[in-house]
Amino acid sequence: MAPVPSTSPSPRRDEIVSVAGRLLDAHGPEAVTMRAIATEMGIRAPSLYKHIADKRELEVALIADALAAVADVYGAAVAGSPQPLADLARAYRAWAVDHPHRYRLMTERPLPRAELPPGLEARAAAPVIAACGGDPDRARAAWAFAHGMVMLELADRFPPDADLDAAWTTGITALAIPTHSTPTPEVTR
Amino acid sequence: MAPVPSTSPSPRRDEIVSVAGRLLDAHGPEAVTMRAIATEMGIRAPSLYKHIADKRELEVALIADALAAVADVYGAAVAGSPQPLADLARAYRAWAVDHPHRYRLMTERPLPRAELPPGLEARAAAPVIAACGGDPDRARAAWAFAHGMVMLELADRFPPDADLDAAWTTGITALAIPTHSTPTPEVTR
DNA sequence: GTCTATATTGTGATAGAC
DNA sequence: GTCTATCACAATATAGAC
Repeated sequence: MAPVPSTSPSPRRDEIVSVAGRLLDAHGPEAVTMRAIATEMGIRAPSLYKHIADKRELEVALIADALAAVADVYGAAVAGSPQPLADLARAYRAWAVDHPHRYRLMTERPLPRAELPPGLEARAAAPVIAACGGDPDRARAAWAFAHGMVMLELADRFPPDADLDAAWTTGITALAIPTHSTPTPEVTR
Repeated sequence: MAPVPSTSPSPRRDEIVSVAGRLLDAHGPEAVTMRAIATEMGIRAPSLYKHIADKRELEVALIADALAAVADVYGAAVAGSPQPLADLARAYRAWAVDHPHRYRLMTERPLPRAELPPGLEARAAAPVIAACGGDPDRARAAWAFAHGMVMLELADRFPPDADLDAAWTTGITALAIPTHSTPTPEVTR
């Protein structure tokens, strides 16, 4: 019985994934071709297939890498913070703007859950849930807000004069857990 | 001086755009090829270029159509509603889920503003701003929340057991303008 | 306004020699 | 583990005849 997922690790395979990741970050998904990866490594494209089954396996590896990276970033952002949601939002936006192509790869399509290391998705989600006081519905709403802000910013869909910092603050303030110093207001009831 | 944007209308051009729209809705963007459009019309691909300059012009037309459609849908949703943001959210989600490929086409890339009918973008945005009491920052936050919810749902990125209705309600309740019956609480200050 | 023929470019992937 | 040679596709778009 194999350990974690199906693919066996190898230094050359890791190099392929890492080169693909650099190409993705630098020039976007259309630049990540088997030819380009091989050229970057100083070999020919067909040689890649001795180390990796196909392009899909490569994408799964890139998604897993990205998920692990953001899990660390999000975790560090909320750790010991007195305003975890606001700090998480800042970290979330910063990572996405820094790695737009990786962020899209990770969020635009269904997760290949069966091929990811067990627990990885939960590890990335945990800081969001924690920042929302353990309420999963609020956590999903906050995630959606952040995802929407990031995607619209990356797609350059906001009007040129929009104050994105203000929109972030408005959204995060509204979605944050009400503090105990002010009583929770009942809305329309 | 030409009227609105550059492209002159013609029945055949309209037919091309409409066929392309049907292909997009039915089978996604990769199905919208010049060959497929032509085949659907019973002609050959090169003939299309007698009526439309290139594929980009086709995409701009599809984006304009989609924007006009949602402007009407959003406007109808808020008209006379006592809870405009909640009703708008329902309409927003329903249209996106009904037209996932068109929704993505319209939101995933920068708007070709120079080639769109003047005022169209503002017409689509107006109901959102109205539902947020005229506050543009709140409107952008609400838009981002809805966009994030929709995109994550379309991408099948929420965990299988997630209660999306509950997340929508949580987000919209938090983002709605506080009613005058309960005083606005000051958060952390 | 439509056709045929074709240019051009690009992709992932396999066979089989070394 | 790398190579050369090549397959099998599919895309947008143009030239020029009719």
